[in-house]
Amino acid sequence: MEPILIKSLRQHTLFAKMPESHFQQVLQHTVVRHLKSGETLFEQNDKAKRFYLLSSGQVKLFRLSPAGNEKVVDIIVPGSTFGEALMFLDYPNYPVGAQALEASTVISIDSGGFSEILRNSTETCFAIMGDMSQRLRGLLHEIDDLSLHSATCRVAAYLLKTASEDSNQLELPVAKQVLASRLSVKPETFSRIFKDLTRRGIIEVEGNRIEILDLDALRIASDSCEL
Amino acid sequence: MEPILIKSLRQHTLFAKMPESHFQQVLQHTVVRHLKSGETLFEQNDKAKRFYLLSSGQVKLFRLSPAGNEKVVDIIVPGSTFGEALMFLDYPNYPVGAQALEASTVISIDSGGFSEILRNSTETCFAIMGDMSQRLRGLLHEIDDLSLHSATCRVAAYLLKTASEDSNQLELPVAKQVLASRLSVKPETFSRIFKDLTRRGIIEVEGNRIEILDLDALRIASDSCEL
DNA sequence: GGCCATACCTGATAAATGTCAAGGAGCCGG
DNA sequence: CCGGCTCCTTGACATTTATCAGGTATGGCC
Repeated sequence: MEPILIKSLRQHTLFAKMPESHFQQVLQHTVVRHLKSGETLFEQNDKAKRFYLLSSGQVKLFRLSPAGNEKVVDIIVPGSTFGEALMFLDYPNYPVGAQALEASTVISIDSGGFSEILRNSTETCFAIMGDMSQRLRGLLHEIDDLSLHSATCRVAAYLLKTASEDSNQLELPVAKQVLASRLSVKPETFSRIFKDLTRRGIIEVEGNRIEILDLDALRIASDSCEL
Repeated sequence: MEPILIKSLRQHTLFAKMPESHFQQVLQHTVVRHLKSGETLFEQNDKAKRFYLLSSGQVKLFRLSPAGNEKVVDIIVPGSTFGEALMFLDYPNYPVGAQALEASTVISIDSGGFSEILRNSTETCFAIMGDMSQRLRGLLHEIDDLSLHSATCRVAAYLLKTASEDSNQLELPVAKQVLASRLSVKPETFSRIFKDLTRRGIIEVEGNRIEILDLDALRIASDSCEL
């Protein structure tokens, strides 16, 4: 495995505080996989024997309804792990499918092997438990996004969250339809919300590039949830 | 602490496989609390220094929107723990409020103390991690309930899930408005859904007692999700 | 019994969102 | 340059759900 990949693995919360000897063991259970854009990493309900760290690129996690429609649950960015929480279930199956949105590189770790290492390291157990706690909190937040906010609020909140760094400009990291699904909105509605925010002079859209013209108004829009 | 409460604690997944010596340590960090109906156990954003096992009664967990409205996130039944996942965050605050829906008894465990015990027991770490995995799966399921199903579907799914044991009759465990909030539906809409299911001859409602007349039709109603 | 509070139901109406159908913009390969 | 693709947008319409405003039933309490 290339040194740069090893380094990115080592830097992740789950592995950062590990003694070197344990980390070397982890590496023995690790392989690298390169994905083309659109390639499937695993499907929903596949047996979950491995978990992943996204090194570069972009991966979507999604659930399929019986009717075959999909809802994007998460968009993974480089440096994040996914699938590690399944390690502790008796007969784990992936509750989501994973597909690359662009050419991507993932580090794939054998759950069973990793689990063995955990047995000798409460240190790492605590890292995992901290990781899972945050994930739980994230999902809880997701749930009240879905139940407390209207579609407009969700979009506004997303823009605020994504723009937070450079304050008034941002670039959508994925195609609008993917984002729409992520926010549980139909593409048509998504498009209309953008149009409406533009009409009200709150944002300006040009392709995937968005400028926030009225930050306060956007904040108000994101707060005005019903329920 | 009364023996019967100790026993109920011992039986829970988190403690069942623990060596007796560790369990005795846990008991030293444990107190019992009795709640009246309507009494608050903790509020959203309170510092989370303890976690709980509900021994008897009924407790609701809920989130408040800025506007002050509440959404019931979960209804705790006896034998379940809640709040334990926060133990591993750096500055934990409860992400939900907890209030007794009827007179209840909870066993309250000090997170810090329990965490110390964990440091010497990978066994128990694995129990916790398994527990958290299941919770994650539950929340994920919750999310697609919210994003895949219409209100009618959610109600139908709830009835199916709740009735599963004795097949065609069930009693709602809580007031209809609480259930409505749990299912992210307004009370009025909830009432109308019941009325509609009754009109179609699928169920029969008499107060909190519900009889399922047409199981197949109910299944169809719960499956016919949009998106 | 009469009063009050609470939970629940109902009706009329409005708002938000999804659906269906179609059209435009950009991009790629020939 | 053209055809064919995919992504996005738009319009007209249907549906779902929330909102507001009452109305009914039940149970506790004086």
